[in-house]
Parts: sequence; C-alpha cells; structure tokens
Amino acid sequence: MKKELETVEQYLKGRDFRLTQPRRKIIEAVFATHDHFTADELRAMLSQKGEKVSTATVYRTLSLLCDGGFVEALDLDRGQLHYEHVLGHKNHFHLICSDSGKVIEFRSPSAEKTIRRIARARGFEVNSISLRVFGRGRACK
Amino acid sequence: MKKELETVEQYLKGRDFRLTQPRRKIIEAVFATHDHFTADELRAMLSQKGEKVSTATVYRTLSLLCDGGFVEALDLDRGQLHYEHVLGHKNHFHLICSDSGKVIEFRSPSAEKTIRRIARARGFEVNSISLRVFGRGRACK
DNA sequence: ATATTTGCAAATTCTTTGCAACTTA
DNA sequence: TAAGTTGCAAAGAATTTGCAAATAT
Repeated sequence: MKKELETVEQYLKGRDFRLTQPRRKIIEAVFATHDHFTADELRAMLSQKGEKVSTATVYRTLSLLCDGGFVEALDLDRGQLHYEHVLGHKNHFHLICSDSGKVIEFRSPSAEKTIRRIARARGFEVNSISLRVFGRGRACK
Repeated sequence: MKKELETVEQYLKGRDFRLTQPRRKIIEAVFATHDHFTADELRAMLSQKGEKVSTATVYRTLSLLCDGGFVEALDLDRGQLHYEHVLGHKNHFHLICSDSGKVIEFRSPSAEKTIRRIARARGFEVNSISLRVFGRGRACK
C-alpha cells in the first residue's frame, strides 16, 4: 500500500542507490511505453532518441526496477525476457499469438481468486502469478 | 484422442524418424521419472547409469518429444528449461517455491475453463496454458 | 571525498548447428 | 545402401561480470 505510492526516486534514495543520468533515461523510457519490450528493444528506443546507454546498464537497471516492483519480467517466448512496467496494470495475464507474436493482456479476477485459494490450501504464500495462454489469434493474422 | 494412445514408437515410425539407441535411452529415462528435469539433469541421470548420450542429442530428442506432445517444456526459472513428460498429467499447473525451488503440481478445471472462455471471447484459439504461481511453501522450508 | 555506477569487453550459461562418421530401416 | 542420427566442437544468443574511469551525494 505504501509501496504502491513509492516512486522510483524514493525507492532509490531509500537504499543508497543513485539516480544517475542513465537510470533516469531508462526509467523514463520504461514508463513511457505501455507495451512489452526486451532489454535490447529498450536500448534501441533510447538510442533512437539519441540517448546511448550500454546494454549492461540496461540490464542492471531493469533488474533493479524488478526488485523494486516497478517492472515485471515476462517469459513470453524462450530467448529473451520481456519487461513491462507495473503502473496501473497489476495482476493481468497474457494471450500470446504464436503466429504474430502479438500479446494481448487480460484480467480474470475469478480465475485469479480460484488459483490463490488453491495455492493457499496447499500452504503456499503466493507471491506472483504468471499465466500465459499460447495460441493463435484470429484477428492477428 | 487417437493422439493420446499413440506411443512414441508409433510417432517416430509415422514420420521416418528412427528409434535409435540414444533415443531409446532418453525416452526411457524421461518416462521413468515423474519429476521435472533439465536437459543437463537428464544427461546426468543417464550418465549415472553408465549411459552416455551427448548433450546435443539430449536437446534434439527432448525437442522431438515436445513436438510429438509427449513432453512439455516448462519455464520454472530463468536459465535452463525444465521438462516433464505428459503421461497422465496433462493440463496441470505449477506452484513454485522460491525458497526451496520445489515444484508442486495442481489442477484447476474451473480456472482453466474460465481462462479458455476468455481467450475464446477474444478470438483466440488456445493451444496451451502455462500457469505458474511463485511463492513460498510453508511446508518446504 | 568516497562510495556507487558506468561502459567496455571478456566471460558465462544454455541451446543450437555444421559436418564427418555411424546407424537404422 | 540410402536416409536419418550421433557426437564433437564451434557457433549463437542472452545475460552477467570484472575493472578502471566517470559520476552522484
């Protein structure tokens, strides 16, 4: 709850992490898009705006943001990880089209509730739920 | 339905694939365990029984078995893929303990039904559902 | 000032591939 | 014996890491 309101800046400040130039750029780009992106795509977005940040820093910052709960890592396909910020879209799931690679988000409080209930019944303290539906979208040909 | 009954041998025969010595060993090991394993763990299991199979062949055969629907690949953690055979436990989901790494399987026809309905409503022809619940198991300390 | 962070390039890790030798049907 | 398969070692792809130089507090 407090966490929800914590800004990235506050988060960094609270742990002796520094708000550097590269981090600022990355954070800005991460929150500027509502799409999923890979580490490399993010670097490309930045590069396109004339902002150069090294791959290593992109990875390091993304992982920092994941730890802070600002960003989530998704395994949409094998290969590279995809990321997305968790700003106003927590707890959603993904439909992934194997043809187009397109990803659609959806929510299902009822399915989620059921899943949490089952997990709890097994003595599991749920941390996060990853639900990916692979298939073919009629629309996205 | 017919598929359910098809043996690996029949599958191979039907497509000019050969039932070789290495494949036989791998298939045997895959169905001998009801646990998840990585390509390397499988190679280790074989090696422990004095059966040497190259990593390349393990990967190739595992991917063959996945194509045939006999084995499923799971992304339990980032890093290496985990596999499991689909013999009598289709359509189950996973609870993954971040502490112990232990994996518990569970089923939820109701959640599954809900998920499929939503997917279909979005014009999605569902191919497979991957549901992973990450958390901490009280039991597996 | 001084501890953190960056960028680079090298290192890792997992998986795939090319190809000559070897099996299987 | 013709076509599929293997093993090896090299290639790939994605991510991580060591370290000296740069930067934030």
